[in-house]
Amino acid sequence: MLANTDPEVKHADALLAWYDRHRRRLPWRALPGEAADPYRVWLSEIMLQQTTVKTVGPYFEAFVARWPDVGAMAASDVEDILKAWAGLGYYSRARNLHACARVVSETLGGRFPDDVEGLRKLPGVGAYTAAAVAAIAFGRRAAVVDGNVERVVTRLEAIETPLPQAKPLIAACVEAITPESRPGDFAQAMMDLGATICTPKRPACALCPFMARCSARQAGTQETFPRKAPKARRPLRRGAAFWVTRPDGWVLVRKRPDKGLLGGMTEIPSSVWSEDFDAAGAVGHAPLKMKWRRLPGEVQHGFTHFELAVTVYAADAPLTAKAPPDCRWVRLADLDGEALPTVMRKIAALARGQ
DNA sequence: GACCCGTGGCA
DNA sequence: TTGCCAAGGGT
Repeated sequence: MLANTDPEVKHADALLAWYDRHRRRLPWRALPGEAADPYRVWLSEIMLQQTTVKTVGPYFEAFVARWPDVGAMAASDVEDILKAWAGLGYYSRARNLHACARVVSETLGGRFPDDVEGLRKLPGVGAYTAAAVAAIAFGRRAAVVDGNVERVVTRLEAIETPLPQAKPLIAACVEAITPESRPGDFAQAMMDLGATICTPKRPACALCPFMARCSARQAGTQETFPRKAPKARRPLRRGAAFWVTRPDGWVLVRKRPDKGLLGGMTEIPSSVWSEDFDAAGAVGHAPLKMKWRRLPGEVQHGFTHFELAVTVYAADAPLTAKAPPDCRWVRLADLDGEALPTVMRKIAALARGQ
């Protein structure tokens, strides 16, 4: 048998040998030699978008316990998906997850497409996820590029072009080193390497299978990659939330519009949030005309592109009070089970004196 | 390409 | 404390 001396193949061989010794054991990952379940691979990849392995763990376990296959998920209501997703963030992922399950179950016979082109058409599945599922679940040779891989490759090749302009070049580099054999393991190996060795700060280069051929390492500049354009500072927005309770202990909540920030989630009825919020006229944003009392303190919360400070107002409604449009009454004890995003849980905690 | 979209952990 | 970062996608 001829030895393959192609340098790209040597990258893959070195990495796969490292992976066979050091692979992480993760709840969604098949054991060596075991076939991956496309449903679990897809579900985990959606959850892992911009979200840490540690955070995803319990959510993944809860989801597969409740919805063991794509048919079960497709048969559920999107509201139940949102409730189970609450706290995980990026809520459009949850709505797309449900939409995708319906497409796969109802128009694709319950089977996920087995190639990148087909996967890419599904809601919530972009270039990364399509490639990851194709490679990991179906053994397709696909260039899987996430944030870990971007870091590994920009260091390996000392790519000076900043992100996101460097993305096409990085994809081409990954394409060149992805092997025909074990492409799914190769992709997971690249991500494990980025997560455990080729870390953003203080990478453990001495343990890296690429050390000898890493351009940035040879120059001693590995920590400076990837190059990135500086980020804009997040502005501070202000707003008000309105905590209305009845004598029997029920509280008023509202469903947010399906699109936009916290789309489709439940909220404690709130004002708009803006940089020039008029605190003096805050109660003008309330869902009901009430005698409001401003509660001491303030809820602080960080979103992707702004900081938020919310003032909370409370009022007592009569037992007979009607819920305004989009609003409904829920038992205080049932609030935890609602599709309440974290910022709304903070508001509820302040209102309840916790 | 630029902007929108959550949250928690870490230095 | 503040900023950075995490298995990105949609528009």
